Amino acid sequence: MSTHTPPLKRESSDERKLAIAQAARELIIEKGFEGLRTRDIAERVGINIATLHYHVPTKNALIALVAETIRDQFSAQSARRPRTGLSPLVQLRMEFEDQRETLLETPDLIVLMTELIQRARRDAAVECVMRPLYDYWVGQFVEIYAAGRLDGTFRPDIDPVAAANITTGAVGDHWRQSDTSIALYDRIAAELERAFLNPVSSKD
Amino acid sequence: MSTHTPPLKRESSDERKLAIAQAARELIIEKGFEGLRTRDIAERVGINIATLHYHVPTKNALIALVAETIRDQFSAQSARRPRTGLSPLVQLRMEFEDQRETLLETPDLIVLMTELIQRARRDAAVECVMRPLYDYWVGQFVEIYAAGRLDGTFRPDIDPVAAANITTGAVGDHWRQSDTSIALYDRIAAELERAFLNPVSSKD
DNA sequence: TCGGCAATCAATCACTTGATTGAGGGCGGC
DNA sequence: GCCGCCCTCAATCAAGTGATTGATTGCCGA
Repeated sequence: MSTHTPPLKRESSDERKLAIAQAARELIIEKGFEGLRTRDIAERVGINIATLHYHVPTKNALIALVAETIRDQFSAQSARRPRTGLSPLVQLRMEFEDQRETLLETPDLIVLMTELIQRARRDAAVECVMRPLYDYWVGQFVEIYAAGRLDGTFRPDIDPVAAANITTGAVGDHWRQSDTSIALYDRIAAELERAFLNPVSSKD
Repeated sequence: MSTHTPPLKRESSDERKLAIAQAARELIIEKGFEGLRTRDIAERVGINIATLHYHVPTKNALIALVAETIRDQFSAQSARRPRTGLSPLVQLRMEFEDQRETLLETPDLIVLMTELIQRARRDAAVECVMRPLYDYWVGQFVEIYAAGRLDGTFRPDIDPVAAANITTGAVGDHWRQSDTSIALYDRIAAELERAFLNPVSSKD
């Protein structure tokens, strides 16, 4: 299946772990945590179950590993976009554009995120990884809305924390829907912008 | 704890199925679908595994049964509030008040809903039950916002479908958070109202 | 009162599943 | 060459895990 070079062996430990995490991610997307089996992961990687356990001691550790890869991926993604100094409205639109891109290019990533957030409710190790990630995401919007209220871009009566939660909630919930259409996403993003803009401002 | 008389037997089939569904709901809330075991359900009801299988043929049928009890519960809840003829803003506030009540009185119900919606992604039987339920919920808000745009309560440039998805998304996402505080909910509801109200109207 | 049916259970099946064990295989260093 | 370490696997374990079987029990109508 996976490895087309049967005699090839001795993959470095880091590469193996990465391959294991990747296979686990795919299987979580396909079957959810309910259907996640260590054997299936090993098979997809093309290794023995014992080999998998050599690299990742337990199933819980494996799930934590998956959570970490997600965090790293989002951290890297976040670091790639320095947008300090930009106006709040431009920042908001850039956030929406980023989400849109993710929705189009890696919709599976979002399914995976959802599964992990759900899992976090009962798995402290996953909670520790996902909670800061989610809080950071909401925090981004809090800052944007707070700055935009100050400079008159957004409504003077806006509640930045509530607005940020509405924004991430709406976007996140749209992801969860099975029919995630980009058209609806665009309408939601546009409506969010109208919802928070200052009606008496000329900044838009 | 329906029957406190151990030697008593012969419970009607309907009552048994209800008890089984109730036990399943509790266990899903406690452990999620990953940790749901038919034996645990039987034990909680106080019956043998074979008896459980007598009433509910398979585990999947059991999960579908749980989904149906949720639907019935929400249908009954929805039927109990006839609010035709009320103004859009009053209707919106009543929706928020209903959600608030659920959040305070039966937060577990919301956890269960979330699990089922997640499950629906991979279980057609659950999807068939949950999808109409969710669509109906969103539809309620679409109607409210559309009516409110017409009579000038809400912004003339509001997109009722997008606004409805934002509303249900924000509320639903707030449910998903583990720290579901009523204070944050109130702020979100208040901000949603400000977000969609017509700034030049005097209807508020 | 007694046949028949609905409901129940102890015991068991066939299979799954996370994890372990012990025996190597390959490769770098000396 | 060969020692030692990192990596791999076949085989196996022990605890589940959904489902079935066949017998049993209480209730109701004839």
